[in-house]
Amino acid sequence: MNIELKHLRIILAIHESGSVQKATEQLNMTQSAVSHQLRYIKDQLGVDIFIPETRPLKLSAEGLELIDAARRILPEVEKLKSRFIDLKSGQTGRLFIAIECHACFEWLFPVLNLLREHHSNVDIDIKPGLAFNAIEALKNEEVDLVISADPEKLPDVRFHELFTYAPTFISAKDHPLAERPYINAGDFTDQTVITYPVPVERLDLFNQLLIPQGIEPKAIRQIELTSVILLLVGANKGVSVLPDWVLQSARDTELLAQKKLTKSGITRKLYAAVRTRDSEKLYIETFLSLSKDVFSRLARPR
Amino acid sequence: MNIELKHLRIILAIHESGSVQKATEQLNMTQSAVSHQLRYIKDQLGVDIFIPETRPLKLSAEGLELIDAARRILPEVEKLKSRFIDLKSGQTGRLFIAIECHACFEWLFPVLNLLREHHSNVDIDIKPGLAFNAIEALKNEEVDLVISADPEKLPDVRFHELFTYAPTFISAKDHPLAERPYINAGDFTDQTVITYPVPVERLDLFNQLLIPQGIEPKAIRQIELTSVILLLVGANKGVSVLPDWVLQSARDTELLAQKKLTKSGITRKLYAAVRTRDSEKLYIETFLSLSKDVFSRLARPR
DNA sequence: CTTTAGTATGAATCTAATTCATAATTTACA
DNA sequence: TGTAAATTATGAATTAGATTCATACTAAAG
Repeated sequence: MNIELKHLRIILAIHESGSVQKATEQLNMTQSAVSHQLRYIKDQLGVDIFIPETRPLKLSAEGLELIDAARRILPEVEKLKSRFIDLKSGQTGRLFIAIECHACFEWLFPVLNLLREHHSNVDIDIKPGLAFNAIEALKNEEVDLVISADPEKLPDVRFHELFTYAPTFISAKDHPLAERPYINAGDFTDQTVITYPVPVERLDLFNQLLIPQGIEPKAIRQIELTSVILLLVGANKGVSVLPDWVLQSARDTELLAQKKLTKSGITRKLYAAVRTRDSEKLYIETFLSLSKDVFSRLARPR
Repeated sequence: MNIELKHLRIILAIHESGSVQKATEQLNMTQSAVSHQLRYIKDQLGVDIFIPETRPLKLSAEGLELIDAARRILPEVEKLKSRFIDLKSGQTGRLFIAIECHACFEWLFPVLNLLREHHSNVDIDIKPGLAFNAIEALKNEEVDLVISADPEKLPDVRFHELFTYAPTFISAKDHPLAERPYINAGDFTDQTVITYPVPVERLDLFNQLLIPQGIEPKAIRQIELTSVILLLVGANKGVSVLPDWVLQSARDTELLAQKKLTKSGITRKLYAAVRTRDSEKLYIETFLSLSKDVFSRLARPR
């Protein structure tokens, strides 16, 4: 016995319109097609749905049961369909974010708070612990967006540029290097560097400057919180390199010396990587524009 | 967007079995057919249901929603299908009965009580007021069974013979006609006949004897209840003709004279008319055999 | 009793689903 | 890693299913 939604729709349309004839337009079928389907349905179910040789067609006792079922089942399916329309357009959905860049928490939290206001139907969260294979996690749909500074050319993933920043050297104001106009790789050989607790190759200082030049600092000290790093640097326990946007607040600028890296300065770009097929989703687009807004306020405060 | 139950079944089978391969046997489809359908479903919904390039296939966030929906919808449909299997086989259903023969209440009630015991899932009822167009009502599905003494050759209706009975003359024991060996049509010309309150052409006495011979009785008195008819006949307020099975109880036979109609006696047959397509239904068959049982106990009591 | 509107049916046509053969991927295991 | 085994994807051909067209049939209305 094969019964499909199509059949329920046909029976319901006939019943509600009162005749095959009238149901045809609602169903976008010819009278003949409906009639053939009707016979098929009857054969499948093994009972007459409509009482034969009556006009207007009247439902049999069995037909009434079918109508009841159709009225229970079809709305469920319609709900499912509109759910998928929403999912596809990005009215609703899931936005799990992985960040490769540790300092990004600074601007990401405000972005997500704003995003939640715009899209209350979207399930928004940051997934920690995926930093080193974040793009894999993106492909696997463990996460839906990755904040990354290393764009790759991938067929299924699109990297949206968010903004440019400068990894910036900081030290205490009375630190010897605080006198320099800029800092070179070699200057780190006798320094204790304070970093986030991630593999060094993920840090701008190392992958952009020290590793290419084969230089290692005297010591590395790993600290989780940005504010604690700033505190330690201020107390001359070491130096650090942080994105410029972290160093905007008045309090920090008073206590610390900021220097560009290399004579020309190093700049990097941050990207939001999403699966190509998610690119046009509404909440993804909102995320991108909110990120730029929030960043520009962070970078050029007041 | 076109989505059918078939598609939900495919997705569910793949998810529950863990792979397209394993789902194929459960679905009775080749791997290729499943794969093609999978692509169709994806195109229809506009989103990936399974995460591409993963094995075993893993559901995407959207896919999970689809599974949820399938688990809500498909059981409903299965319920509907088994409901129709029951309806078709006669495990369940509706048995509305029209009776053309008024006296039939006498044996019909016990039959229906027994039938209810056997088929508690069948909606059993007697529909009054349809006596004169009962076969029409049967075709229209207003009723599902008609007790009739007048079989017709109809394509959609089958008449099942129930039993034979004799319309029998009764009078008080001291009535002049009580001496006769049998009663003829002419004997009614000066009699008051007590009948059920139905058109006379529906009564055996009239349609079998009086109308063919163009004879009318002196008077007709219409009474609803069989017991009241017997009472009045016993009190010599008139004579009557009733089926023999009504006249079996000891009390009646003591007070009344029973005579056959015409020298050879008149016999009639009762039929249960049902729509041909209902003939093989279980509760119809049970009805037929119970009717014969009950009647034979009525006709040859103790 | 004829007309009319609605429904059923058969054959032809068109569309969708399935198969077969084979390519492309992925995973497991050496 | 690389290779074999298993799984999935794809294209073209085939098959099955659905729809149309033309027309016959039937019930209801006038």
